Amino acid sequence: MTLHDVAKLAGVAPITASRALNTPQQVSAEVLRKVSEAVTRTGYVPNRLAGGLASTRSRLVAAVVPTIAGPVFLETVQSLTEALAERGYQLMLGQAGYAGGREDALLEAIIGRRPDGIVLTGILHSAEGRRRLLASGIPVVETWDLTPTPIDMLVGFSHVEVGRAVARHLHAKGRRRLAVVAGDDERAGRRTDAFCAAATALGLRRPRVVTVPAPTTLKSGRDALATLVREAGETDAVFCSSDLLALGVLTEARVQGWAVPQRLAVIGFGDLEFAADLDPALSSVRIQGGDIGRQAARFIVDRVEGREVAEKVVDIGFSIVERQSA
Amino acid sequence: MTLHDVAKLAGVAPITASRALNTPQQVSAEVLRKVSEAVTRTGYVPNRLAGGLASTRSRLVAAVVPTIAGPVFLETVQSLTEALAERGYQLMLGQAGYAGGREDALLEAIIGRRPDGIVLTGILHSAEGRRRLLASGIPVVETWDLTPTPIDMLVGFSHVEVGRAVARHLHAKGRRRLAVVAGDDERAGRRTDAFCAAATALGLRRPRVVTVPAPTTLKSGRDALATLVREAGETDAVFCSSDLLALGVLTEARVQGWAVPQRLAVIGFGDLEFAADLDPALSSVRIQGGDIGRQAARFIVDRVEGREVAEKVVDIGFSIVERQSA
DNA sequence: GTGAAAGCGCTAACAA
DNA sequence: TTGTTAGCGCTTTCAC
Repeated sequence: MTLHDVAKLAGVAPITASRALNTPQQVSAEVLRKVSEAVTRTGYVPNRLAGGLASTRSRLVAAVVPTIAGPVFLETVQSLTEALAERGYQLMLGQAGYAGGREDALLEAIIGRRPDGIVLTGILHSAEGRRRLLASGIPVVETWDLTPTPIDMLVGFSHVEVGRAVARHLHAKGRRRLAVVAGDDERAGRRTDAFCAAATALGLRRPRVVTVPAPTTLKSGRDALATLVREAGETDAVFCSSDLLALGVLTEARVQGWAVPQRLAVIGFGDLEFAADLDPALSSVRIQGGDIGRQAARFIVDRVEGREVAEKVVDIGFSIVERQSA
Repeated sequence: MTLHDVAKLAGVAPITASRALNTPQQVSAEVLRKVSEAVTRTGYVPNRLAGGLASTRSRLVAAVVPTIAGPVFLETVQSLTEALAERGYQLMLGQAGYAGGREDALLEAIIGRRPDGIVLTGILHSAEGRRRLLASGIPVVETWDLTPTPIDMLVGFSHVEVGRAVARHLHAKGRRRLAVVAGDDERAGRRTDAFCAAATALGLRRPRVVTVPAPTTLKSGRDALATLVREAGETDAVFCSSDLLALGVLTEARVQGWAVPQRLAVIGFGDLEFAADLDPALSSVRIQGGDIGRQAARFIVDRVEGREVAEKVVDIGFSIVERQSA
């Protein structure tokens, strides 16, 4: 089944059938009717490979995440999918892995499909990767971070500000002996560093830092708190680099008999759906992941459709959601 | 940058350059060297749209999930991605939504890209969708279920057996007043029905069933248990249709002062990573989601590469992982 | 509003 | 082992 067959059935030229499908307003009502009928009768599905090749518009957008198992980006990916689907674009999802070895191969696989845009989520890209991306000429949106040297467009927030804000928040709540439990990815590292710097600037002792492997798990959180209890009994507040980690900390705190928030304040990161419904309800840093996805979609579609993107960098901000745990 | 340019630079015909890239063993060492050099010098990335159009092999596999926010399929999707990547295929992920309205549009978008295979995960497809899939001639793998009438290939397990097995398990543990908290999707419904049937067959009273909207959340689990406590104080065991739901039940049970497992046994479904590390550790039904993904990849690659698939249906089974909560 | 011709970048089939 | 020719299915351009 090709456009040719459909056109023949409708008694028009292929190009006319093409117009009936893609730009119906350019075609007479009569032709539209005949073509639509031929399409439904034959069950014709346009070959987007051919279309993409001819038009250099694939209507495909690629997104790269470290792993889809990381719940932090789910909201972003989901809203991105939806926002793109509404505008007739399809999302292709690639997993780079936190390690980064696969990153270049993945990038090549992606660029080879000539997507109309690429959304990078939460990964640190190699210099080689940057170069390829730039050379490809494909619109790129980096997300979940604010870098001084974006490849192209950017929608994110400042991890440094998050770290600072959380330290200040805990300080304001009267906490004096802070700790951090963080996954060993680069962004979490920046939050941690800023958190520690802010804490010492406030006159607090330097926070204990427990680093765990990314992706973070509940178990890592439990183990980390157990460590803190053993090594540094005086901790009275923990900032976790993910809500899952925080759930682990909460769990272990209960097991160890450390009352939250009385004995220990806990604050997570990501504000996953379950955070509000835990007992005690988990305080967390909320990132509007959905907004990030929607803005990324807008960026790319605007660019593809020839609209000028005035401001290529958007700071989406964050907020600290205060609940029982801190 | 096209293959033409690379070929010219290497001093060979385009088809020779193509062979150097795709089937290097068909080409002299000398040619291979020259072409490789030209590729690295130019940063050439093959256009897979063109390649796919010419060869009718896109090296793209599409997977459809209800939503990537549902953690149940993550393991499957992840192993699928990896198994495919190893063999040089790329995964395209589509979200159908639990509602199902978008399903046909999604299918069209997918078929239009002429993927080498389609993996269907946890969705119920319309008759229209089935027809299109069949008509497209693309290899299809349905997963996470066993249906008597598969579209093509199938790797899953019996939801009915799961329901039965869990009922028997709880009965064997001495539980007599069972309940179910389940998301309102079709598969969970089948587990629930089988669970109830098995319970009554064992001489137990008909289990209470609390249905919650899919996708399931921790909050739904809490609310459901609160309902059970209010309406049916005599419940002594709950089978939840997801681990998140079970976490909610566990949480609410603690709040309500129902000791787990003494007063209430709780068993989840999916055996997510966190299940083992909760307190109390959550018993759950384990599905080898990773195996499902790997088998699906094998199915598709075998088919694409012309190997005959002898047994088109694989029952991957399940197991009940016994931990503290039940 | 409709169509003819040409070509997007690549590979299958055949030939040398 | 290498090359020539033709064409995958569609859309662009230009003409009517």
